[in-house]
Formats: sequence, structure tokens, C-alpha cells
Amino acid sequence: MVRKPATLKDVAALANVSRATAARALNSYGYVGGETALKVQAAAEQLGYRSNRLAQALRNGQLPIVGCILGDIQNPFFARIAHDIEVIARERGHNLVIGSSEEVLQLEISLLGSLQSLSIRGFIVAPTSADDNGHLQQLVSNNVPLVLIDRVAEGVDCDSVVVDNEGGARKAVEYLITMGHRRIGLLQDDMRIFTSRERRSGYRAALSANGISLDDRMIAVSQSTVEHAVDATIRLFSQKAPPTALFTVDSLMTQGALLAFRSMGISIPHDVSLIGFDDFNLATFTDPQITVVSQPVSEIGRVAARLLFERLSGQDAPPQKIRFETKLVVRGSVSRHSAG
Amino acid sequence: MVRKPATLKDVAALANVSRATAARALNSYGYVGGETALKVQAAAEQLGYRSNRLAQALRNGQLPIVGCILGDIQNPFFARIAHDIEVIARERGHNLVIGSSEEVLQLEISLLGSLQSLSIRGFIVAPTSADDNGHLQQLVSNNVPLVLIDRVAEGVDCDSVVVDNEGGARKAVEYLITMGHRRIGLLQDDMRIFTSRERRSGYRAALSANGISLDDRMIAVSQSTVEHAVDATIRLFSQKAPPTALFTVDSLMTQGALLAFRSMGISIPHDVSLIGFDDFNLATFTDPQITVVSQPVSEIGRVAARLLFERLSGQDAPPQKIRFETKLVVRGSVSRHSAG
DNA sequence: AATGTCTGTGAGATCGATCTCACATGGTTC
DNA sequence: GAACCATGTGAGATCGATCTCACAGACATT
Repeated sequence: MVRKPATLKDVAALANVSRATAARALNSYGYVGGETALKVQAAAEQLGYRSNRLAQALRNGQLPIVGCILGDIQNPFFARIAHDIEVIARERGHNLVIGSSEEVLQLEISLLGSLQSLSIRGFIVAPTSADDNGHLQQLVSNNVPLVLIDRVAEGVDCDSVVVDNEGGARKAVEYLITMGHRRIGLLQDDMRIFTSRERRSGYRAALSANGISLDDRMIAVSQSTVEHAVDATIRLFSQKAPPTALFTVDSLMTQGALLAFRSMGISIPHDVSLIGFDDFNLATFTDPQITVVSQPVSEIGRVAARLLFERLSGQDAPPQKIRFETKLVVRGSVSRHSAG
Repeated sequence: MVRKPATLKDVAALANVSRATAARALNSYGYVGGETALKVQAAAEQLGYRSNRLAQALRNGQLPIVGCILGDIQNPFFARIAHDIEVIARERGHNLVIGSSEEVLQLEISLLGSLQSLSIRGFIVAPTSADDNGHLQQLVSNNVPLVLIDRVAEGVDCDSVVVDNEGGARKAVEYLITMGHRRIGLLQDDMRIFTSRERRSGYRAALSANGISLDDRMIAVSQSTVEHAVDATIRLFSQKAPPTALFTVDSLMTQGALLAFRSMGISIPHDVSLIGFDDFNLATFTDPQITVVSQPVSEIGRVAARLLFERLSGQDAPPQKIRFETKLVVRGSVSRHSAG
């Protein structure tokens, strides 16, 4: 037997007042007699009354939930961000709905739609595609609060929190060049993804600034999972003239590269040098430790959540585009390459 | 200007029918004329109508959302589980609300309450405390579908999905004993937590089965974070007669132990042997690789989600208590201890 | 012709909380 | 005493979708 939770009506009946009065007593607005208020509160307590947020939301048009659509919570980068967003949401009396787009545009669209039909108050999204984003533009033009993280989307005019991907990638590749490398590999994920584009463009910029011509054979594309990255790395390094250094665009791919190198008997940094984008706990546990481009992960989620709540509280400032700096953290996975 | 989304009323008006008819046409139930149905569908299309799930939920009493309260999504173990649950929820047209209890009972209770007032359909919870669980019992007695994962809670009669913690711990410690160790350390988290208790009890069982008396100086308790585990490990190994082997109860603590050993200049497995509970990606990247007790992480979330949806679809079977086996994965972090 | 059955449709109630409005009091002020 | 206010309360509308019920017309059966 499912015991129905007590409603305002029940409370009102027990306290012998109307629903309106009960509501006033419990939410303390309007005029309520002192004695009446106590009676209502006692009744509420006795029945274990909790207001139905659903009904409230239907009435006032908005559910105190924020929606968060990320690539995959299993990626520690996104897990950290999701966690930080949840903490802030909780402080403001909101809950967090999470969806993984799995980097599939269609999934992102349908998730967003399903969350919109819940009258969710605002969204934080790491868009899968830098181009196909009519769904996001529509959100913005309907004035639904939206904050993009990790990636921006073309033509979508809203708050965003990203890092300097191009600069970070350039620093990494320039460092490799400084260390004498010229055949520098790039392990990247799908070009649809904003970060992938920017990091690639940093890679190119570094090469061309140093008079190294772009060589497609140095570039491998794979999905951003450890397994796919292993395969891609193996392909890249099975060539006749493999790279002498590798730059990977995210931590899962860095892990994949590490596994691939181990299985191929390639040693770091003796045989090949490695720099990954995005620091991760594993990077300091390996021998040698991995040199990485680190981003301020702990800031991204927090700042995005704060921006969202500013919008939710009705601020109508022009969109803020926040871009954090990245930092090259030199550890032991890069060695000097004797010119060959 | 916020453009209000179209409602059923708008669709009905455009199609020149009543709301009831429009609803019938769109949800295909009852009798609707063929032509009318088309008219309504066209109107819905034209207005971009999406039904308001909030209103639906208010009407039929349940929101197609499942709530998931875990210790911390940043723990890869929970991240994996959350991801798997979300995938299954999505297949069934549900969304996922996630809350981190941060292992604080009060937070777990308030999260649960706030989600309950949303008329959420069911919950998957990794309860913080093995004892204090009136809130969970109340849920069950109100017939709210609830599945416990990773940990069971005393007196809460519902579906659960856990692993054989005691057996896993025992296997680990017995292996250490077989390898000649007698001063075996235990790094565990709060005894409130179910897994912590069970794993400790496996540790004790193994010791006493082998005639080794329990020594409190061999046991360190800390919160389940890398940082706290580092401190606890350092304390444990700063004693005059430190353990010759260490068993850690989860992957974050294993990481902490690794960091502590490194900072203390203690080498694995030469100076100390190590086994951790729960396999984790890092374990195979270290040198030597870490021997662990592995649990079928990929099953836990999926099975829990399936159990929940069975309940949601109205099955009234007795609670299922699922317990997966664990496996000792021997790698390189344990060495034979010459009896001293 | 009377009764029955099948289609198709609309009016109105419902879910629970909130808010507007109207209506009471009792007291104050000119 | 008339006009006004502050205080306190309840009736009823509202949010959007759904469902029950009543009803109307078309056709078939006796």
C-alpha cells in the first residue's frame, strides 16, 4: 500500500483553515494570524508535510533543477566539473540532472529536448559539435539560461567557460620543437569537437612558426576513449618513419598512447617523447612522469555554475566569455632529440 | 522576451478542436477521426509542440526521473556506475538526477528528501551509513522503489547489488600471509560505511584463521580521499615496527598509499607489499603494477538499474539481494617476505 | 419505430501549490 | 457616524496534460 504523502489540503483540513491560509502560514507571506500560523505549522509537522516541488514548478513555470550535458562523466575531467556544479547547485537549493552525450550530436539534441520539456531552469553543456548547434541557438533565442563549458559553439551567443586550447597546444609543441623534435605526432579526436580543432590549430601554428611543414602522416584521429587511442597510436607508430614525439589532445588519449607504447615496447622518453593535454592523476604515477598541459579544472565547473546562477537570478548582462590560461607542466616524458 | 513554449491548448485552438481531442490525437488513445488526427498533428508540428512532462507528472503522480545518490562521482568506481545507470535510464525514457552525499549522512538525507518532493520515480543509493538509515526504511515502507548499491543498510528490506567484500578482503590478506607477511597493515575508511566494515572483517578473518593476532597499530583509518590516505599511510609507516604489507580498502586510498610510499622513499614491492581493493586504471600504469581485488564494476550499475526498472514496472517480487564475486588480480606489488 | 452499438467529440474535473480577489472584522481619523 | 485603513481569511482561478463522463450522430438490429 503506497502511503500518499500529505498535501497542503490535508494540512489545511487538519488545521481547520483554507488552503490559502495554510500556504500563507507555511511560506510566510501575506497576513496570517499568529495563532493560526502555529496551528498550521503543527498540522504540517504532524503529517510530515513536504511541499510538492512539481506542483510548485508547474505553477511558477520552473523546476529548480539545472541540466548538465557532458561528453561522458567517466572522463575525470567532466566528473570533476559535474561534481563542482552539483555542489554549487545544492547550495542554491537546486538539483542536478546529468546526461552524457557520448559525443553524439543526436543524443545531445534529444537529451536537451527531454530536459527542456521538464521546465528545467538552465543548462550547462559541453557541446559535441562546434558547428551543428541550431538546438543551442534556439535555446538562447528562447532566453533559456545556457552556459557552455570546455567548448564554445559557433553562433551561439551565451556565457562560456573554456581554456586557451590553442595556446596550450602551441606551448606543448613548441617545447617539443625546442627539444629538437621535428617529426611530431598529433593524436586527436573528432574534428567536430571544438577543443580538438583548437588544439590542432595550436599544433599547426607551432609547426609553421618553426618552419616545419605539416605532414598528414603524423596525425591520427580516433574517438576519445583509451581503447581507440591505443589502436590509433599503434597505427601511427607502425609507419616506416614514425614520429619522435607525440602530442595527445586529452587525458584518455594520453592513457591510450601510454598503453600502446608499452605494448609496442617503445620506451618513454628514450624512444619517443610525450606531452598530453589535460593533467590527470595517473600522470604522476608513471615512470617517467608525464609532461602535460594542465588546465584549471577546479575552476571551470565552479565558474560555469556561478555564471548560470547569475543568469537565473535575472541578470541581463552581455554574455561572458571566460577563457582560462593553460600551463605547461614539465615532468619527465620529453627528452632531447638528437637531430637526425 | 521569453517565448513561451506551445501548450496543448494552443495546438487544440489552431486545429479547432478541444483539448481532449488534441490529447487523443497526439497520444493515440480513444476514438479520433482520421482527418482530425492529421489536423492536430499538423498543428502540433507547426507550433513545435512538446508536451510538458512536468504537467504530465503532476497528473499521474510520477516524474520519469531516477535519482542516484552516491558518495562522490569523482570516484571512478561511482562514475562508471552512474554512467551505466544513465544509459539504461535513457533507454527507458528517464533522466538521471545525481547527488553526491560526500559520505555525509545529513547530506544524504536532505538530498533524498529534496528528490522525493520531486515525485521522482525511484532511487539508487549507495548509503553512507550501515546503521543510521531510518530515512531509507521510510522510503521502503512508503513503497518507493529503492535499490542499494555497493553497500547494504541494516534493516532496509529492498533490492541491493553489492560485492563479496569480506571474501575479497580475505583473499587479499591470505595471499599476503602466504607470501610470508605477518605484520599486515590495513588502510580503511570510516567504519560507518558498509564496505569498510566488511573488508575489515575479511582482513580480521584472514589473520585469525592464520593465527595472527590483531594489532591495532597496524590499522589506519582515514577519509576516502587521496590526500587523507597519504597522511594516514605516513602515520602508519612512521612507526618503529611498520607493516611489511598493506591492504587498502579502495582505489583512492591505494593511490594515497602509493604517493605516501614514494614520498617516504619506500619502494614497492621491495620494502613493502601492497594490495588494493577495487581495480583502477592507474594500477597497471605503475611500476610495478598493483595487485588488486577487482570487482565487476561494469555489472553493478547495469544490474541495479535493471532491478529498479523492474520495480518501476510494477513487479512485486521479494527483494533481490545480489552479491557479485570478487577476484584477486595478481600483478607485481607483492613480494615474498623472508620471515623475520 | 424503437432500441442498441460504434464513433467521434467536448465540457469539466483532477493533480498540488500559489495567487488574486473579495469579504470580513476591528480600529482609527476627521 | 462616515470614511478609511490594517489585518485576517476563504473562494476560486491558474499552471498543462489527462481522463471520465456525457452526448451526438450514424448505422444496424429487432
